[in-house]
Amino acid sequence: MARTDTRGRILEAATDLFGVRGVDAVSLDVIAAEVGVAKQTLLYWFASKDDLVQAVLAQTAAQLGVAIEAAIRASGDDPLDRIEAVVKAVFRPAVRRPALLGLVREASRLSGPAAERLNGALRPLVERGVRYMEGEMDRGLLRRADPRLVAALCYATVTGIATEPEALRAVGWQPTTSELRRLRSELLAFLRAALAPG
Amino acid sequence: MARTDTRGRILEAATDLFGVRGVDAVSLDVIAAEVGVAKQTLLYWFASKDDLVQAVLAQTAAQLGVAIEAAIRASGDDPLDRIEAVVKAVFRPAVRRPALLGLVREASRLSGPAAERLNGALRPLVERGVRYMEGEMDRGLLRRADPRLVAALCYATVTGIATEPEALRAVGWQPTTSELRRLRSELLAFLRAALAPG
DNA sequence: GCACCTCTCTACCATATGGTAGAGAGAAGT
DNA sequence: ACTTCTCTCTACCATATGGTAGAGAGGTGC
Repeated sequence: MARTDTRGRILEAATDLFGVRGVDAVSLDVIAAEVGVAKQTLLYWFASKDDLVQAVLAQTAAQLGVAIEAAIRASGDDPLDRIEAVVKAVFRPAVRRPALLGLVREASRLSGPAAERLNGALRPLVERGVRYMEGEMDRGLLRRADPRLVAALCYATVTGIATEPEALRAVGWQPTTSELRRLRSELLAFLRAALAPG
Repeated sequence: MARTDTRGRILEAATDLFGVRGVDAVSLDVIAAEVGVAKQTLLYWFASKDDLVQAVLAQTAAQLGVAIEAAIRASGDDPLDRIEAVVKAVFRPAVRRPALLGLVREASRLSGPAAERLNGALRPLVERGVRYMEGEMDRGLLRRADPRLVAALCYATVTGIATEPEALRAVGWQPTTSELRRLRSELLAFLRAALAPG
């Protein structure tokens, strides 16, 4: 890219701002000010705001996808372990960078090609997880349940909660990082209890 | 209020639009067009857009609060039954009117007094539920877990999923009403499995 | 030196938005 | 009949936003 990687810095700032405040609520001027360049520099690197949104979503989807794939490959055979590995893989970047999964939630609200790109990137991962869980349920290694519900549950929990401390104020709680970590293990225990066979 | 209840119609339309598209993405003009009045009629009934947002959130919080309280009073003594009753109570309006809980999610992202009002109204309900679950866990009638996690899980699931068919596209699924109903019973079974003692 | 390419800037535009000013219609009270 | 109050309207404004036009700075190849 560039010498000073302006494009990269714009992407980083936009990811944080979009994820935390929402795409609609963040103007190009705000992003430009955050990066420390003129607005037109943004429009040099990205043809339009929509273009920037697409790029941010694409990058986010790719990062999450890589993390999930790696977690799956590194995990053992036990389905509960594997599910745990995936949840952890999504939790880690979410805790370090709250905006990342806030974007996923944003994408589910947005319409048009930008959202399609993110969802299009994540959907195969989900589909794969669903088929995997179905198989393990058939083999009796997981309690029978709707795999999509499990996926949706993980998605909703991690996205809406672990991701975004703001959302937790709705239940009267402003968690610290260590509390988030505890929340993660609680969630995993919860999932294990719900999915353990027999 | 008025003869033709213009104020009420504005509130209804704003609730739907805010909940589905998000507060930022809906302009006063759009709401006015939806109701069939001039924008200034909105500003006659509500001093500002922020005022309208506050009114919508306050009404939504009140409705959900009433539904939850009623469900608690009507339920039996078994903690699992009671939790199920509350989830159903929140699910029912959510399915009939997807925007209602979309607003809750919106509120968690908004800042300022408007969001405070909604969250302020919902927080006591959540706190009460948390204390209740703690008590039942102490008595051994619920598996020990972080009650806030359970609350957050229900919140996230119902809010982010049952509420908004859009969000489900993220996991590649566009549910019908009957599928939502099935999803609800799946969620309840999941909760029971996770919370049943021993 | 000179053309060229990359990158960032200042200046400007069209549009949409939240909000104001004020007038007019119609019912109600006197 | 006259005022008053409620309610809705047309016309307008200030601001912010996404986006365009075009120039200038600084390096690179010839």
